[in-house]
Amino acid sequence: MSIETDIKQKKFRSPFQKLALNLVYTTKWLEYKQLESFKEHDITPQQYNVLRILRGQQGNPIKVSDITERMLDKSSNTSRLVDKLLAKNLAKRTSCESDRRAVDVVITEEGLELLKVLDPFIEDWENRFNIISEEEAEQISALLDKLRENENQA
Amino acid sequence: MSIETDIKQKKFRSPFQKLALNLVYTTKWLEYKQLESFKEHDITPQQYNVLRILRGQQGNPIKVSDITERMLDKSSNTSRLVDKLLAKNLAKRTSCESDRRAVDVVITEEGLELLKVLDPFIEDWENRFNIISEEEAEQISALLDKLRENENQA
DNA sequence: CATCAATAGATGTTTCTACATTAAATGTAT
DNA sequence: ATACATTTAATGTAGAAACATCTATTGATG
Repeated sequence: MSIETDIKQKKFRSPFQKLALNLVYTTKWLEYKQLESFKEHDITPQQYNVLRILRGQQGNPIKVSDITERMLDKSSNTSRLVDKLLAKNLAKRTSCESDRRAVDVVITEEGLELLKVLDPFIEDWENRFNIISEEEAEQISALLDKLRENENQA
Repeated sequence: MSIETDIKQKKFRSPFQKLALNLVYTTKWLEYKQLESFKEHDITPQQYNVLRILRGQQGNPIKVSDITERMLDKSSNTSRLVDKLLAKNLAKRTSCESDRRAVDVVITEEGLELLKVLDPFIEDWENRFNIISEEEAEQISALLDKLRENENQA
């Protein structure tokens, strides 16, 4: 369905306004889809994001502040997210020797297993994107990058 | 900056995964920008969304359920959002005569004035989108619509 | 019209988010 | 070395979101 139908708005001030609304709307849609897979496994999208980052470390520990840097939502409270993973035995936390302010986080075997269970679900809805071509996907990505370019202007 | 740099991830499973992450990341970025304008006026993006819908009615009342239908985030609790607008005198609520379950909502003069104050801020960051062409904006919108097409498949 | 399901909206509760503050460790400059 | 700023992470708190439940009204069916 077109964004016009979805939010029942016939006219937009500009193609840019329409795009802005469409971005927010499509992302909410996407997050909602993801949520459906996540909630049966008692994990939030944010926690999943952290788990993925931890797995990406391939066994190496990573500091909380470095996790934040890699997150999609950098304003989130990584400290408490890690707490949640800890409580579920999906991650381990050890104090960092070289900098005693910092804390090293590693994914546990159980965390890796959970990701393995979730992977097919995630791939599944990513594959729905096949409705557009790989080139089109790359092209949108490039344009989105461009949109964020003048972040520190204005 | 490219999404690769922003989330410090060099490789993606596919252009589709990259697009999915980029969509979420860009929308968070967008919402954060909006939030900055909104918070000085003690209003949330959701409340703003409702106010815009109310203004779009051109003085005609609209039911709470119809507001929800037009919202970007349809899972939000419209009832309480309207409460908040009411408390700030930005909207009025009257019971609907034809259906006593329903409630009619209208924007107040004060609500219209707040929107008038916010409009330039919103237009401002929408205009930053000028960094891409109108055709490109339309094209992304069309592709996003397409992505959501097979919503009820799988 | 009596019953039962469906709809509209309000509300209760738990969890999460946003924001500010705190505490400890480290870096920097005199 | 001392003083002060910065960084890192944890925590306190108010408000918002997510989800289920409740009440009142309407619709639909026997």
